[in-house]
Amino acid sequence: MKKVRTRIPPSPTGMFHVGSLRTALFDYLFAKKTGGDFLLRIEDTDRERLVAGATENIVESLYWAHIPPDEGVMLSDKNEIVQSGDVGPYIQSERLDIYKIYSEQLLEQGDAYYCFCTKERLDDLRKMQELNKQPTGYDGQCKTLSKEVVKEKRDAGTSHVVRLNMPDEGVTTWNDMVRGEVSFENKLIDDQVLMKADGFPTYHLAVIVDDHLMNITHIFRGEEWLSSTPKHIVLYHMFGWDIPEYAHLSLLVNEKKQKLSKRHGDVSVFDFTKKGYLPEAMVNFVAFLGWNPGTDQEIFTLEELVAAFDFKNVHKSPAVFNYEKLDWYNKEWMKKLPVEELAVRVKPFFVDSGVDAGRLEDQTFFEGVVRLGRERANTLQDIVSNTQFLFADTLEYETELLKWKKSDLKSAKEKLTQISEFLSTMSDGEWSEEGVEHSVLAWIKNKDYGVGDVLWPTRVALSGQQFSPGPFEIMSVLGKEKSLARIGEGIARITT
RNA sequence: GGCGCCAUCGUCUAGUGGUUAGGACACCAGGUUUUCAUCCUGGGAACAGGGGUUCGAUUCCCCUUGGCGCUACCA
Repeated sequence: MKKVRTRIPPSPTGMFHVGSLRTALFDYLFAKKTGGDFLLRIEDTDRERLVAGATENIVESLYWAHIPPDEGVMLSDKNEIVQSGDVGPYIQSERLDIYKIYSEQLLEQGDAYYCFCTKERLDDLRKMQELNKQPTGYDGQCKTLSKEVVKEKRDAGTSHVVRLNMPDEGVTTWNDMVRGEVSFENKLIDDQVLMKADGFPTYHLAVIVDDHLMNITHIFRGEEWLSSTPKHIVLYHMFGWDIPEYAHLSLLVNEKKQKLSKRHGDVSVFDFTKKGYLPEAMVNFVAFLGWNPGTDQEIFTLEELVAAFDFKNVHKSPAVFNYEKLDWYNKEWMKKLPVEELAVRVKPFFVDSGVDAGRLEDQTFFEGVVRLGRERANTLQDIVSNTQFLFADTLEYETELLKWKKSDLKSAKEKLTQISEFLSTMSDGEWSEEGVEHSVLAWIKNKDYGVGDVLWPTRVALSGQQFSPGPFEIMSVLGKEKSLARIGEGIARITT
């Protein structure tokens, strides 16, 4: 049995896509489950669409998700991009001479031919075909060029490409790991360009040469590649190479059921990291798009996913990328993480928010903030925004907010004054959430006050907000001095 | 236009030749709670349509319909 080797081959044309993340995850899970390798290869053959920084973004996204490659393009100890492995280079633009060899082999075998057609002719051809409702595709004009003419044109330096000489009969069939038997008639398949005029290969040539040379055993990719697969299989036959296993994963689509793309909102992994989604949640969510464990368990760690993953539970219909469910996963993961850990994750978001950095160093205070913030948050960013009041020097709110239901401000002032006096008698040692709660509740009972009559104005004075964590939680995080100061401010606001 | 893929609640999905078609998210109602959130309880919500095969199809087959993908010297 050959060692399993999977790969994710992104193109550095933009930020790493969530659809690619899912494919990479499946590659990773399958490789880990079978004791194989997972590689990252950068497919930068499209020189016009290259985006600076995209390769870095791809690599960082994979590491962020905790699914780093075992081989290929990786991050060094110093966080620099490096290539590691015996069958590199793993960046296609560094493999040009390799593709040339194989392109020439095909040419010699008669499995490929030079094409000198201009872009204009090809455009016109396609337009005519569309106009006449004919199937589009290359008409094979250059296929019949004599050796002499070809030599003449090449010697003259005429711009040219190399095209695949697709057999015009027969059927190409393969057994897809998720779709079962799929077949296409060869005569319907275009003579795809293999080498472009700029000397770079197209995806179709590069991908099969590299997958073969890098001993890739399993190819997982999006369903959009399904109709290209026969070309690839034909190429494998022409070279006489073993054909890898294919699994064409269902597409990730938007609410309109269209393929997720940059035009329709946030689709890069980076978009989600900067909003404050946890990698655990992202991976958990994305794993469940097109796969299920066959049980009712919903929350999975990466390790659990590796153990549970099986292609028999991967299904073929497209999956809508549902942001609400992602939020739920994120919330669950924020609850699941220890507070100390969550504090570490969320800290950069607080730093960016511009709060007093000194206060973030007070570990007890900061973890208290995080504990309160995560109760009402879907993302790390939400934790920051709903705990701003804990950092504020002065609270801004409508004085009317201090009024509890049908009660009045006069009552609020009275209760605040009394609770303030009561709280000042408490020692620092008693000042914990449970301690304050226990004492205050007993005091309220003893005074025979309505719980809401006291607690509502107290909470508002402490938070300045209509909705917030409870007063005891806030007091324990704020400490005695600050809490009393805020209650004092609340009292001072009421002048009636 | 051609070729291909897909089809269970709004969404992610489980499931079977005979089930009250299950779970989760979201939604609604009730309860707990000073508020919100959490938590608990309950509720509505699906087998696209038509033919077969069969004693019986949501399940197997065919067709239709619908959705999507590909149809570049992009991946």
